[in-house]
Amino acid sequence: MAKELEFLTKRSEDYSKWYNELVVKADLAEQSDVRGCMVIKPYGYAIWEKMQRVLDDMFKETGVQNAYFPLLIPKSFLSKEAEHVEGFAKECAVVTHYRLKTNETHDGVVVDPAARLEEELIIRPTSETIIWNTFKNWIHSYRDLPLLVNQWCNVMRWEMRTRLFLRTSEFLWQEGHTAHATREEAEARAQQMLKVYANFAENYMAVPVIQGVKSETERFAGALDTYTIEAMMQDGKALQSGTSHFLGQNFGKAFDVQFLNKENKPEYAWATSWGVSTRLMGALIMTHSDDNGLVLPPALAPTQVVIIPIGKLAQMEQLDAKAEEIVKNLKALGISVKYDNADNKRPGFKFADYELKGVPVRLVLGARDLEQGVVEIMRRDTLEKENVSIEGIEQYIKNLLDDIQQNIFQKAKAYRDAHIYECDNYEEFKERVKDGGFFLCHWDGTAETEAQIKEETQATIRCVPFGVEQTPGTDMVSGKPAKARVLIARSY
RNA sequence: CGGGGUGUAGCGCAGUUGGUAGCGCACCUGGUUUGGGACCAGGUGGUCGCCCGUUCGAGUCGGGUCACCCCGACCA
Repeated sequence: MAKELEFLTKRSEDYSKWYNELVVKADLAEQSDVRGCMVIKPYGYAIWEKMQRVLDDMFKETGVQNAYFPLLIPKSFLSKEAEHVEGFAKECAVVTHYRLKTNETHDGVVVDPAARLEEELIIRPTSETIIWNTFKNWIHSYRDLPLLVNQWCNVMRWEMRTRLFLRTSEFLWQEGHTAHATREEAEARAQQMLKVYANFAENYMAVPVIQGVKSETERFAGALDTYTIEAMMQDGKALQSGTSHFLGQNFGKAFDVQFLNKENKPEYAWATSWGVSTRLMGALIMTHSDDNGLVLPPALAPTQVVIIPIGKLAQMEQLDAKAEEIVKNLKALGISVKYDNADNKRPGFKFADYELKGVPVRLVLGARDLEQGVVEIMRRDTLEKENVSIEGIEQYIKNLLDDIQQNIFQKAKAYRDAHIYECDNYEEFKERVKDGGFFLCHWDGTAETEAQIKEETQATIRCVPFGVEQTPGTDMVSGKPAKARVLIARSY
């Protein structure tokens, strides 16, 4: 290397800084000039689009259909469900006027005071209220149920502190909303969608997650139960990556959504809602990336393979021809591939750049190698290089992509599992939780101990995990009897 | 809203006791290069966040103000 240049801060130095730099340098997104908002750049959006496509198919397989509801919600809707208002009131952007006019000096505009709205409109922080207001007109009979809709949209929550992808004032997401005739069916749906999220996280994003149910204090505003998938980032912090809520009849009652059951008796509809957001991009970045940049799972990488030619000008024609042949064969196998023969960037620059962007597989097609019938192939996850015969390279790459997908999942899982601890001593917990990691601890189930832990350690109860063999014990804080161990961690 | 910090070129920064604006990257031109972020030469680019004051003179000193960032409280 001619000159030592730091393109990224080292992960170990300052994780937040490293994350921010990575997001910007990998060309995923940048801070907008608009307060707390984010510009998602084409490369970042391509990854999001791929996520959307996969998730959308998964939803449809469960019978969900897409729809779209208004961005603006009359203020009165929000006050119909008491807990719901309580949860969102503090972070709502409000539309109060519908017109501007030129100012007195004619060099700018001001809000026209004459154009004040009679009822203010809220920019949706989530759409339960406006959707259930609509459901009222759609649901009359048990034959109308279940009603399963999803919308892809933006929402706005006026957060105090924002971070690219993880917490922005405006974010993109999907929110599913379902209405059911029975409690059991609604509960089952809420859990079913959590499974969909967990499946997506683990098998496409290659992000291992812990599924569980939230404590009462961490519940969604207006829910009876909130299910969650929790992922561990490389600094040991937890990231809530998706949630699914069993809403009971709260919204059915608040918006008077009643149907006649088979006995011709009126009943309130049972509800669920569930969502994942562009925060998943944050999870993807923070789970796999290394000091060279992003590491994308092949299942979601916009470009799975990049081919870079190296040679003198006179040799380029020959290299182009060979590359086009490989490109054609890879495309036939359904692999997305880019041949980068731009002559205004040097090969070394391209290597570093595609590594930064996380392209899973790189081929180097050199004039020397070509004579011997080989190409250099590098896998992004381990950075290992080898020379492989061009003959049959396509199938080799296909297998390699599968292998990378598996490998990064296993690597992330091994990291996570190595940082999950059972802990029964609060003093020890306080000391160790600073360094990150997930702690499985007995909890007496009271909000008081939960609050005390948060107060003293900044860690919160992430969930009561499913699928963990539970034995009764004593709460490490209060010493009272506890039924089960819960997952406690510091989080984003 | 509490505690800390920063505002100087597109980005990252330096600027001494006050003396009239500088470096690296990026960008543009030309040339040589091209197997791990090339090199040489030349060039473009600034109302020093804003206002007021002190001074012959302010990026620098004083007062005010605005914006942004970090740590808390809130959250997908």
